Amino acid sequence: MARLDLDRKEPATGSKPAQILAAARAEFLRQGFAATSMDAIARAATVSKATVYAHFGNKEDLFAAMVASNCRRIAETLAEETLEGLPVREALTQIGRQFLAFLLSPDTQAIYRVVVAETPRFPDLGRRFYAAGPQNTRGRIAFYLERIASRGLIRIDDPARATEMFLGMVVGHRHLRRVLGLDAPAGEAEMAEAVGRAVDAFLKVYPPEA
Amino acid sequence: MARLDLDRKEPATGSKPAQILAAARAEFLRQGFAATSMDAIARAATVSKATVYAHFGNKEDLFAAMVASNCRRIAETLAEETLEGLPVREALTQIGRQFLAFLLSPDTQAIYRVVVAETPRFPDLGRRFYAAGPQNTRGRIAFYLERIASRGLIRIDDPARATEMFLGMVVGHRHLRRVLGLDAPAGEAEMAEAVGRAVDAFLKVYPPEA
DNA sequence: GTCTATATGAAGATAGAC
DNA sequence: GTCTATCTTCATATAGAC
Repeated sequence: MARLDLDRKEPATGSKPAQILAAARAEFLRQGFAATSMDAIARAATVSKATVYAHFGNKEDLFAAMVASNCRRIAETLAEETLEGLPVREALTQIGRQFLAFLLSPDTQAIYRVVVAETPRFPDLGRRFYAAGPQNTRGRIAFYLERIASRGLIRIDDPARATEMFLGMVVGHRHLRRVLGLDAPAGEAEMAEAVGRAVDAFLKVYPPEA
Repeated sequence: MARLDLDRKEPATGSKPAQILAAARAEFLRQGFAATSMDAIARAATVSKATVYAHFGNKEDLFAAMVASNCRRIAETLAEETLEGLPVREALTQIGRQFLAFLLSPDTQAIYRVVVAETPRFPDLGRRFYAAGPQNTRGRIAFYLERIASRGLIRIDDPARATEMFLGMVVGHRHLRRVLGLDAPAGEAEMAEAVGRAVDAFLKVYPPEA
């Protein structure tokens, strides 16, 4: 039960289902699954509890629908970027900044928190989230690295592993600190500096061709 | 409320409090905070619910006591290693393997999961956990890097940042995949290979002195 | 489809005997 | 300190009218 239906259409904006989904999103991300009551969701959606049940069956299905809706958002957010024209160093810097900003944003953090907490109970959840979010992103970055490698701009034997290493260097322990509530939301300047260091290091490990 | 009392003594093994703590640990780590009932804990500890309340007051305090007990364990686990005699490459490899094995172990994963989920409700939890676990480990590694740098074996300007970068390269996305339930428990051979790559990369970024 | 009102059950916490 | 039995609250889910 409660598989994630990623293909289901997004309800029309303004409709009752959309209201309910938005309210569910807000409540689940703020409180987690167990601590969120259907009463609270109905109240936040300015709808009766019976209406919530009419549309989404039960609490688990509503939760799954909310996460699926979120995964669709994530997939849409990652639009194709125009990295082709940029020098390699600039392109990597841009990738690193976008990735880090996305990863550390309050929304991403909240979703991550809930998915991590509920994965044991919703076995599908982790897999689907990974596929729609991180795997998608990593695939795009690996594809970019593959292109510049094949154009002879840089020496990269295994683009997937290179991507992993690059992102590992960019993120460091920032994600952990953020998720444990140790760091303030953003830190624009500090983020730029961290990305700069990671790019420098990456270009030492995978040197550009002369 | 429910601050973490790390200084409280560990109850004598075999005593009722110890039984309760062990049962609470098992249940909370398996189910999370909200989904675990005091009934279940009492049953698992083969004790009445009233006894649980007599010793730990309420559910939140019991949870805090369980996490505190776990943090003490973690701190004890990280014994001083004898890295001094080893060549730098060997020492880094050993550090990387120990760290990765620890990070990906089922116990660590379970604790991480619960702490991440409950940090918004227990503001102290994330900070204390970070201090007792990750920060402790990172501090030790940074200290090692500082020592070999001061002995002229390697060029490292900022040991803390170097540690962060090293661990970032070692971990990559393994932790994320594991926490989302995508990878099997261990993978001894694959882990060794990942560490090997990270050490190679690290020694390109921070070259050993000739 | 949407509401109000309610059944049902679970879980946190306690009273009172031993 | 430890137990059995119970109180109380609250959340999931549904019945039935409109």
